[in-house]
Amino acid sequence: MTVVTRFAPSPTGYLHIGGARTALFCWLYARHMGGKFLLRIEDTDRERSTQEAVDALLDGLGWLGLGGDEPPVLQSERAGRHAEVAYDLVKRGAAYLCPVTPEELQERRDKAELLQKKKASEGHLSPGDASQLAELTRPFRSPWRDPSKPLPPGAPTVVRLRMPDEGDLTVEDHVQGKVARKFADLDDLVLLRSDGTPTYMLAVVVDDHDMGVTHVIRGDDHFLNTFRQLPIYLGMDWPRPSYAHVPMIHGADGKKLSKRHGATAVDAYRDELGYLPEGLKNYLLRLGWGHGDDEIIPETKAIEWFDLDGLTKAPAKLDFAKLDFVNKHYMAQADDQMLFGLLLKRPELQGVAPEVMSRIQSAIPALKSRAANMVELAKQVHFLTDIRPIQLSGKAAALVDDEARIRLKGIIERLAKLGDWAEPAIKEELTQFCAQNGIGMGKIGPVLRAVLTGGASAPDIALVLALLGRNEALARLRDHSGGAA
RNA sequence: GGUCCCUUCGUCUAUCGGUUAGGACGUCAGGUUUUCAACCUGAAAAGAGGGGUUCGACUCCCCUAGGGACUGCCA
Repeated sequence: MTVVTRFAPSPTGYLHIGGARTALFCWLYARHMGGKFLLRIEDTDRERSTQEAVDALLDGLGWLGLGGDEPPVLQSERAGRHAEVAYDLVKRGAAYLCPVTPEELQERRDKAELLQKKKASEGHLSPGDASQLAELTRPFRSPWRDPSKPLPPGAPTVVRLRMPDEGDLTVEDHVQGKVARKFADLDDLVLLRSDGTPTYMLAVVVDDHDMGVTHVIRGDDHFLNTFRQLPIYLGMDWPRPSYAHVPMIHGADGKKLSKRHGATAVDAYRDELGYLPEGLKNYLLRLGWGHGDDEIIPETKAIEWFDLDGLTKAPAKLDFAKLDFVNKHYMAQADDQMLFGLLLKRPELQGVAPEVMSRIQSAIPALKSRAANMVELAKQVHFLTDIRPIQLSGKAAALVDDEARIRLKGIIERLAKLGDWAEPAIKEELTQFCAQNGIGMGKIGPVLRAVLTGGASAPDIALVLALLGRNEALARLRDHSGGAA
């Protein structure tokens, strides 16, 4: 049997980081099993679904390399099929037509809430109220589930699922384990609204079935929904998929991840925070899934190793320090041209002169391995965009001394010609130079590197100083010199 | 309120009845180094609490506490 997984987000404006992880798991599992990964946009809520929202979703997925193996299915376009199944369910006796209005239901809920508040404030309830509360909070059963009860003529009706009267349902979830629930605890939920459109519960099941989905991997906020959806499979006599409900991602305080914890949208990780897709994916993979002691897991290994049983049951918290660590590996390995392309798009670097940008380009190989993300890289590279001459202090100031500068420039120029800083004569000279100027020999390293990676183009003493500026002395001085540096 | 789920170092995790409870990030202390980065060594750091079951529990059961999800003609 070919494994078919799917990622089915509702278009709310952006791809949520938790959704991205779910999509990653689905994608990996499909790849691992040699199956298919499909996409479905759950846009049955027309109010919230816009084309922009759909595009944002697809854009985020595309960036992560998690495209579907087939064009995405738009749930809204399948409304006819959903209705067809709903009525089929009615015909089979697994569902029924019901004229109870949302207002009546809301009234019921309000009344229950009122009694609950009363109970909370007074500590107890009169026997009458207590039994009414019990009645009100019992799972909803419409009077019209009795087929002999005539429908009021002309009244709009919904199609309601008929929960079996007794018995229970057991789900063998790959993550949650074996969990049972009684039918009696579940509402007779609406499948088809009075306007003929499907609800989420119906649509997912029908679409999953029609798309041939074999493994439903989704957030565990849907876990209880499984028990609402399974009766539909039962009613239609369809084979049930197997399930894996992965825990949600929480913020650092253990609460549900929200805006105040930092970024929730994947495009923020890309644009504002400057992470690489490979880095984010690797990090997300390790969040809620483990493979022994492995931390840096390239995609090929991830596909080879990923399995549903390795998933954790407990929710995980986002840790940006570790994300940085993981992303750094991928930064160091990244293609220079690609990084330069990303750099060109950074808001920090807009309006920089082309000649400066080309200098930046040549410095990338020297800088990329020390940046955890694009924001850091842009920041480091920012020294190259500063207005010269640079004001220095402390050790670095020694380099500004005219004599020293000229001498270093001479060394660098010879070095650029030789192309090898291991040249004993040069090394000797540098050692001397550093000793005389009270700079650590090591501080010359990046200078040389920059010169060499910059090719044979005329070494710019300012570039050198700027790179030296990476060191604390210059960093400090940047603050003191009021940005002139 | 009801139903269901979760709880190992600060964080991500390993352990699947017997381990000095392991690794990684972060932190701290050293080392190496042509600064930084990388790398190496070391240190501090955990089984929520209480009961059981067992020769033996982080592992199994129960209770408590804390957290989460669901409880819509939202998805």
